[in-house]
Amino acid sequence: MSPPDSTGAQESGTPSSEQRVPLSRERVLTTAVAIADEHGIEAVSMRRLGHELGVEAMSLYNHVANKDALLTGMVDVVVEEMPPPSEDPDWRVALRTTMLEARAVLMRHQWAPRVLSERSELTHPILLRFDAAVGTLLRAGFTADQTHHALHVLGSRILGFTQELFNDSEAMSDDPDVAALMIKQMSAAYPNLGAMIEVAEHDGTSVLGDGCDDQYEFELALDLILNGLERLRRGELHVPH
Amino acid sequence: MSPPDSTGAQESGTPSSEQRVPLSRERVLTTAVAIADEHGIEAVSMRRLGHELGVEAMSLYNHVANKDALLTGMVDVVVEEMPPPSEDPDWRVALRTTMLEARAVLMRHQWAPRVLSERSELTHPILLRFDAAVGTLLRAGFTADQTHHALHVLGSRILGFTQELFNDSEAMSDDPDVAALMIKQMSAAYPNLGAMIEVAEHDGTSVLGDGCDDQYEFELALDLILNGLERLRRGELHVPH
DNA sequence: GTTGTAAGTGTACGATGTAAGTGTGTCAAG
DNA sequence: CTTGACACACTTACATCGTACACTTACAAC
Repeated sequence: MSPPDSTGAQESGTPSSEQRVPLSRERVLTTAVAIADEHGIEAVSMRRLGHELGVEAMSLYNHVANKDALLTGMVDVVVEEMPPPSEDPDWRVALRTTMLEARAVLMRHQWAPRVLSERSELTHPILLRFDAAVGTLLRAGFTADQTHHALHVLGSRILGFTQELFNDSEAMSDDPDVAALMIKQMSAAYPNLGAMIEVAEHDGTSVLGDGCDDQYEFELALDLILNGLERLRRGELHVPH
Repeated sequence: MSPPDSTGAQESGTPSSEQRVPLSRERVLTTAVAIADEHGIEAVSMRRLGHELGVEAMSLYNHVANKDALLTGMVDVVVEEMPPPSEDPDWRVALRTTMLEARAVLMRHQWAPRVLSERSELTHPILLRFDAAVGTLLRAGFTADQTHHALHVLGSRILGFTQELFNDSEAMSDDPDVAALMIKQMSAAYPNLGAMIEVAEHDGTSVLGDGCDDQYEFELALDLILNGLERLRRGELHVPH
């Protein structure tokens, strides 16, 4: 009936030929990523994505098998945004910089870690990065077995993230009085946590909310693990039991 | 119209008084856990849960605010199933056994880690376990700051899990010929991963699928981290940069 | 009795993913 | 130019989900 009016993203000059920008898998994926970046992953529905592209929801299925494929495709877009793995001769430096660079990319797509860890499909771009990490370890003298263990210890850090157990920490109020009260209540119910937080608050290095420097924590944990792996490689790792 | 027939879980002898087992928050949560254990978390819908309890879906809302509250309640049920944290004088032993015991419980509720890491509400039973871990660390001589770092490094291990990045690994075929072919293809595309897997397969310590001993990996990673924390406590942790 | 409250029911709505069928535009072969 | 085919967008329709809202029922207190 009505001609396909204002498709939003384009404004071709010729209204009759109405040269619409054709859909494509890439265009679908990148605008899906854009929606997720701006409005969160739960805002990515087939209908909304279609609307954003000036198209009906069902048209998307010509370029993406289903919603699951859409999500894994979105993750791939993000992973391929990461710089190629470092080839620094020092294996620790190589892994460290690779993971920090990956992390920097994930900071721009905060939904990605969640989606990634929910489905964990071993797509090509992901396997490429694992392969690079394994190569770094093997070249550094890790045995195949040790390398395998290293993958487990590093876990999701290989792709640049650790999903924090309490992420959206608007827990601590901005109002210092309210904050003080919260700490007091916390200390009553959980004395040890309370003690830890009190000291941290006193030092200005808040434990809760934005006061917690996630970047520093990521790096510290990474270094601790890399050091541990070095000791594993040297056969120095002795365990309690 | 029809009398509330066979409510499944009960068989009261008196059909007229029909003394139905009353719903309760606890009954709702535990049967929700049972459904998730048996049929996966995605099988837990309000309608199905109601059906399982011999009740309409909407009745559940008298005992649970909404589905989100249901899920966090389910997690709490699981967490409270865990034995109380160890009080071993050796802080490493204490944390180790606590986390391994927590892990043992999670093995019975494989959906729990996913749900837990998706919402990460700091409920009372969860905070209790964090408080215990913090107490162990502080008593062991960690500063408040170091304790805070330790929480980040340990991450979800404190509650007994690390979400594996590739969990449902039916990746490797049972057929040895098919497996060999897969390894060959893998090696072509990802030489380093291929090399690692070939050696592991040769040793019988398969890297893929059930051949990978998750329990051992969990313990090794845990020990590596606990050792690293001990060095952090002693001020021995020196980092590359 | 009356009345208040807690708990279960029934219906309905909006949102979701997607199966299935219907155009329709582009382009190569005749 | 016509024609056929094929890729791609549209339309309709359905099942399933969480849950708002209005209602009935059971029972205890007065």
